[in-house]
Parts: sequence; C-alpha cells; structure tokens
Amino acid sequence: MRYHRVPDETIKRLPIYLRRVIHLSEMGVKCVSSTELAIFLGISPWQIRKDLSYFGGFGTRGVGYNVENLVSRIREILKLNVTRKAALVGVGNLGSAILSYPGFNRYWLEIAAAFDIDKGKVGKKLNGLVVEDVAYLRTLKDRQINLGIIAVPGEAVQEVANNLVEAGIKAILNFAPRYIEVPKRVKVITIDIALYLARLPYYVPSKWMGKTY
Amino acid sequence: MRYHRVPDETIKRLPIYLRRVIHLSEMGVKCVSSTELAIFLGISPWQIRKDLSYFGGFGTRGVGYNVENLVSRIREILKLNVTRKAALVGVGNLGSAILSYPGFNRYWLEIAAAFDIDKGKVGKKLNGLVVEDVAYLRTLKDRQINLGIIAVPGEAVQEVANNLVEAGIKAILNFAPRYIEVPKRVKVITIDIALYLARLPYYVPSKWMGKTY
DNA sequence: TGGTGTGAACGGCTTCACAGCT
DNA sequence: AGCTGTGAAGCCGTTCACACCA
Repeated sequence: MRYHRVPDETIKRLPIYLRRVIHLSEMGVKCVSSTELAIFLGISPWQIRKDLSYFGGFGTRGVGYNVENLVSRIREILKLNVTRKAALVGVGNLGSAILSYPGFNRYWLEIAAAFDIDKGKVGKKLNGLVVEDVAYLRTLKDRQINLGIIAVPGEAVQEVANNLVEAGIKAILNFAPRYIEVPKRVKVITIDIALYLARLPYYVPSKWMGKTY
Repeated sequence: MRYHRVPDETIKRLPIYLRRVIHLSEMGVKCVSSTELAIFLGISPWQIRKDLSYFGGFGTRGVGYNVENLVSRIREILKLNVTRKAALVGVGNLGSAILSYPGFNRYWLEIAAAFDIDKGKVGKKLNGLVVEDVAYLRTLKDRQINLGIIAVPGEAVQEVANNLVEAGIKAILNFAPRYIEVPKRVKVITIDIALYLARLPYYVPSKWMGKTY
C-alpha cells in the first residue's frame, strides 16, 4: 500500500487484536482469518484487514494470518517488543486495584514502582512493591521507567503530572477526573470511569427508564 | 439548527462538559464561554459550540452559557435528571475500588447493589452495601436497577452479561477484557484498562525507549 | 475457491468563516 | 465589540468492490 498516515483509531484497535491473538496463540491455534477475528471482537473483517494492511500486508491470501506472526508484528508496532515499565502514583482504592491487576504482564507491561503522598502507606509492601514517597518521583529518571499511571484525587493530578514529566516520564495514563496539561511531546490518556457510567443512561430508551424511578 | 443526527462523539464529550460545569456551579460561577470551557477541557471552542448546538442553542450570544442552565440541559440530554441505579457484579480488587469510588453520585449515579459468586464475600458489608449472591441477580428486575457494571474475570463475563440482560438490565459497563455479545437493544461499553496502558508505548518516540531498557 | 490487500466511494465528524444576537 | 449558532468545506476513517494470490 502507498504511504498512508495510520489513523489513531487503528492504533486503538491494535491492542484488541493483540489480546485475541495472544489468546489464540496460547490455545495453540496456528492461523486465523479476519472473519474469525471479527466474530470474537465485534469489529468488521474489512476494518481488521485495513488496519493490518497499514503496516504492510502480513497475511497469506486464501489462508489467513499466522497467529505467531501477528503477535510479534503487533508487539513491534505498539513497541511492546520488550517489557515496558510503569510507575504508579497513588495507592488508594483504585491504585491498589491497578497494582494487583494481573492483566498487564500479558502485554509485556510491568508496574515497577508505586508512590503515595500518605506517610502511612509509604514503606508498606503491596504486590511485591514497596510504596515510595512521592518526593522520590524524580528518581524515576535513573530507573528506566518511562510510563506513568496517575490514580490520585483530582486536585493533586496536575502537580503529579508535572513531577512525572520532570522525572522523564514519556506517557501517562490518568485515572483522575481532570484534563491535565503537559508538554506536547508527552502523551496522556485519561480514563474517568464515572464518565463512562454517566454515558450509559443516554443509550437506554426512555420507556425503560421512567422519570419516577 | 435543522435536523441532524447527533454524533456519538458528541455524546462522549457531554459528560466532560458536565463535569466542568458542575464544578463551576459549585464554585458559584454564573456564566461561562465556550473558550473558557475549551481551555480547561482541551477541546476546541468550535467543537464545544457545535456539540451544544445539536440540542438547540442554549447560550446567549455576546455573553456565553448560563452555568446552571448548562448543568440541567446536559443532565436532561444524558438522562441523568433523576438518580440512576447500577448493580455491580464482582467485588474483587477492581470491583471494590469502583464501589468505594466517590465520584458517581456527582453524576446522579448510585451503585445500589453488589454481587459476587464467592460465598466468602456474600453477606459482607462493603461501603454500606451487603454483597449478594450472583444467584439473586434476577431480583434486579423488581428493584428498578437497570444499569450493570461487570468487574469479574474474563472467563465469567459472558455468563454474567447474560444474567444481567435476563434481569432486565439495559446498559452495561464492562471492565473485563472480553467482547461480550448481547441483544442489540442493550448498550455495552467495555473498558479494558490494560489495553489503554498497552497503547502508551506506541506514542513514545523510540529514541526515548531504547530496545535494551 | 477462499481469504487478503487496496484504491475508490461513502459517510461522519471537525474546522472554518461568518451571520446573527446582545 | 463579543460570543453564540450554523451552513459549508475539508478531512478523516469506514465500507465497499474487486483485483490478486495461494
């Protein structure tokens, strides 16, 4: 295919494909077609083929995609070909849940440090990690950790983000309900869980949701 | 404005606007312009005006938007004009964190029931809610709860989703890393946290992320 | 025949420019 | 003058149809 800018929407779907092909690989499946993937992912086969074709076709016509090959190609594209380290800031309820979430290492991601401002939490061991004082965020620079996860209350977010950027973090996953300002070179993805839940009622036909509930 | 289908992207942004205007309202601000909103939300002023105009202009030319008015209009549009009840299934690490998340009632959302399959958890009180056995999901039908939140391991998701639909739930927020199949009338939003984190390295220029890290 | 790869058509969302109020 | 409201233009992403290859 001739030169094409890769749509960001495509990048959002790649991890979904990766999730599935890793699973297929673990099940010992050797080959998969775009249609088979489509059924399990709720995405159209055309979309899947188009997405993959942006990076140079790596399927076999008349056959499908080699599962192992897909895993390694998508890993490469997403720069997950080596384990990436992330620092978590804020080990409250949500932070702790993230820390104990078992799904990250499947994607070659590792939460390699955890920080909190609460002296009562600092020093405690959580999921094999000793919680550090936020004052030591700057040490991240020398620890080859360049992803940040923010799970602190809204008021503190911007300051934490500033400190993370200062500490050389290159991309941030923000769970606090605030837009944060960072230099353009730093990527931020914000997940405000309440915002997703708040969107649900919109999709429910009103006849199922009388005003008097 | 003449008839226009409202883009789903607009619906995704409305809760973001709501978050901000609620905050402004609490601070006692009476009036806000699209440009002021834009600065705090990282969204262009044109976009904000266009989004709001889909529902009939409710700003004042030359002045801006009345904050209280914006709050109630967006509430109405999102069908949050009365408190909506949600049932949580799965009170593991993530489920518990969601349960204790203080941000929902700001959007007139209430987690009104919690379920788990683990008999060890059933009966325990968490955040003022007694955890119920998943066997009793069907009782939701009579309890005017029509939103569902799934926070169970991947293998169990589809079954839980089936039971929720059976129990009359109309929309689902799914935290498990699986696509789930439901009748078309039921809306599902899936948040796979690991997928967001897995996307971050892509945006980091490779020179900052040597292969040998 | 069966499934991928891809230009082209299509549709939807964003950006723009400016008309319209206050 | 200032800020909203909105048709129109432009851009981006999805869908389609079919060429291509095993």
